[in-house]
Amino acid sequence: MNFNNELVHWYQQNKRDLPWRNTTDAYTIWLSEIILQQTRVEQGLPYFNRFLENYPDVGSFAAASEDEILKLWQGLGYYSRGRNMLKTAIMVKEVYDSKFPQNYDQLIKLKGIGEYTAAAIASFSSNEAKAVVDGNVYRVIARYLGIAEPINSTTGKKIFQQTANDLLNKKNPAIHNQAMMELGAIICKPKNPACGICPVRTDCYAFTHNATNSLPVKLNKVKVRERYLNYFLITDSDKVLVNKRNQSDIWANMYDLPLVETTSLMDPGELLRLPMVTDFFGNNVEVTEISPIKKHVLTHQRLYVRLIKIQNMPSKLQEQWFYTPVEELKKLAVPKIIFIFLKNIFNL
DNA sequence: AAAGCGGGGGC
DNA sequence: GCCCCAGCTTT
Repeated sequence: MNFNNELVHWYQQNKRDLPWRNTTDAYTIWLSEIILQQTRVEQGLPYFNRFLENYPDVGSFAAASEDEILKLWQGLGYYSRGRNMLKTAIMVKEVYDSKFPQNYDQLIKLKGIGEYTAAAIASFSSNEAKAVVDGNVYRVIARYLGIAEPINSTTGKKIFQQTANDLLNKKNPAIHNQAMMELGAIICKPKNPACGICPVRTDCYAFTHNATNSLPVKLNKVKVRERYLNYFLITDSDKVLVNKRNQSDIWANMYDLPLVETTSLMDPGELLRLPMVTDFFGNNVEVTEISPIKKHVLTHQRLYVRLIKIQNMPSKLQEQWFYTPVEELKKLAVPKIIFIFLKNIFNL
């Protein structure tokens, strides 16, 4: 038997039962694919169910506000996915009369849909012969064929995409694509791959050359930036002073609190004398409570976050600041680390 | 071509 | 602590 037959046979015997595999509806598949970008199935699954429940079709999605989408997305990360989905839903409603496109060339033009996602939606919804290349597929191909080209170089990406196209079973692209990814997820795992039960091990380069640990090759050294986020908790009777974040940083368009950022750890006394702080709150800041510093790790940043409760009211509000009742605070999309703080304070 | 963008889980 | 996860967009 050849690679394709072994692969698909294995898949049909061993696949997980995942909800987005029981449909050919392009909208539903789109929902699942965007949610699963850089996200584990177990983490994305509850979000998929919630989104499908709240927005059963692309028309209802297009009618939502960005605040609503971000709130539902809260905790999942990479929030531009949610913002781009709204743009795409509106586009589909207006340009395609709320019928979600099924072909690659139309899909690739939509916001938040790149090569992988376009190939996934096209093949799963209409069996179009486009090969998906995600993290799983990179791993399977690199190991099976012994390709040492870095998977994140420009030439590497081209080589792997071309190889995936060549390998694709044109008679049944949907199942083939699913099977490639499932093999990567269940058998050909990054660490401790289950080669002993792999259906294609006898022809696998990495298995026969004992090279699973060194494939695939990836050159990526992310440099991590350290940031110190000093948040100020300011209340006015039952209201809290909230900040809407801008476009150009993490957590774009989401909500947090008035913030003074420093590039190093400062003791509170020093912090409160910074011009930035005195400009906001005056020279005599009355502190009633300082939280311990919480460390929050992102892919490219290490955040050290604390909350300083003060009695002062700002002399003038920044444009992006506003007071909101605690009850309304619940409805705002808040980054995970901020949500933890707020939850403890207000029992959200 | 490189940088930026979350949060979680495995080891 | 490091790596990876059904990647894409912006610079």
